[in-house]
Amino acid sequence: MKDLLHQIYGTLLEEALLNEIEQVAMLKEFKEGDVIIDFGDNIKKMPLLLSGAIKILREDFDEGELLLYFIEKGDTCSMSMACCIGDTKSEIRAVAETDGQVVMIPVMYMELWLGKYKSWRNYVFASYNNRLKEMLTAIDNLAFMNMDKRLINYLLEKAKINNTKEINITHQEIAYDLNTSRVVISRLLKALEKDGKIKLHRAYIEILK
Amino acid sequence: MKDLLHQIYGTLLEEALLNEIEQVAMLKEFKEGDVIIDFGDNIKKMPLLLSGAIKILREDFDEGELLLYFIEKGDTCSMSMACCIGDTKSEIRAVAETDGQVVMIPVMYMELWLGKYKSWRNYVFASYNNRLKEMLTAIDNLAFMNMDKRLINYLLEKAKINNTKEINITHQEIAYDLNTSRVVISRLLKALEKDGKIKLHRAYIEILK
DNA sequence: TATAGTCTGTAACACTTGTTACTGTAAAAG
DNA sequence: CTTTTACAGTAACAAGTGTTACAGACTATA
Repeated sequence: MKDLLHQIYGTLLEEALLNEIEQVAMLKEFKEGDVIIDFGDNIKKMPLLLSGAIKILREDFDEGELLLYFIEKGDTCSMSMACCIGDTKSEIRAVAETDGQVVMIPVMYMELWLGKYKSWRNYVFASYNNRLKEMLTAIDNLAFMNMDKRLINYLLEKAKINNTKEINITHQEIAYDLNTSRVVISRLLKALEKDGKIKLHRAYIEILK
Repeated sequence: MKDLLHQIYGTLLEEALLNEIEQVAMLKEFKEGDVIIDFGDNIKKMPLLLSGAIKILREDFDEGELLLYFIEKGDTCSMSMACCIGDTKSEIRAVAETDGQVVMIPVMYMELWLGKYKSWRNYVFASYNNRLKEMLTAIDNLAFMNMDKRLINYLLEKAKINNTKEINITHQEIAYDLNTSRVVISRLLKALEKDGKIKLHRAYIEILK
């Protein structure tokens, strides 16, 4: 843990803080598909992502679901912080997009360090700001774009996060993330294929160009 | 300014901090319709709202616009903070919903106080969290609701903010805030009137029940 | 009062998205 | 190898929203 922590957070956080983190934090490994935080969970620890990627979903009261954004190494989940500090239940679900590792920091240290370490304050604020920006991007997608454009953005982001042009995913899974139906996704994907932008296979999609 | 500041922030912020605010902050009055922050503005001061209400809008790259949420007394604009800290341009537009007053705090103090005053940290975080929650609400509206439900929510919120059941607004103005067209709004309002939920007049809407 | 401008109502139509149903094919399980 | 299940393609239709056009009513102003 120590090596990875220094490697990823060494430039962001000061030495003394990193040492404290090592002492109080718990390392946790996760596998693709694991539900790391669920809707309604009580959050008592704050996660710092060391490796892998996590996707953050919003759930409708009766059944719908929507992908908000992805988190990568060096990020934290501000939503969790929000819940920690406000002592409220989680408003989101966090699902592992790939295998990876997080360190979990008890919330009491998180608050203590805000007064103690300037680098911690900067990191936490920067993280909040990133999340706010990503929420704005999500809103832009929903408010100003049609499903075809949202789908393209989704595929590109997915490709970026997984660092490949071949995305292993079914039409149904995409439909869940975009809160629409499988038929709609199939229809639009077909149109994208006709445009020569992608190539469709069973349970995976190839991004061309 | 001193009285109002103590009255509204007295329970949130410690005495010493309130005194500092008085010394460095600038009082600014605004009138309904004033553009307080515009898209692309460079933010160098952080606003604390003393009275009145402000609406926060997101703009599409070519022309659309969308109401994100309202801010009331005791709140601050976290988006501005985000921009202050990140030293980036404003991602949103802030328009006065009613007449009111803000105090503007230079960003350097804002950062200084984060290390110095616990109550300031708590306030700033609570504010961030409120904004994140409101962004989630905005996303819920966009992702999971049809225009008729969004319109109802809009009218209710508008009524609450202005503390009246008689909302002075044209259909066109509503259409701008919800990023749709006037005809769509007129159509849905008519349906709501037939349901006995509202009564329509020229340039104002009465919420029944 | 006459005139221009603003606000609303409505119709007709196009486009996007959602829904249901059915088919064929590939993969997995037996 | 056979059966079952999962995945994808497609059609036909419904519903929601966006667009254009026009008319009538109200308001402000000259």
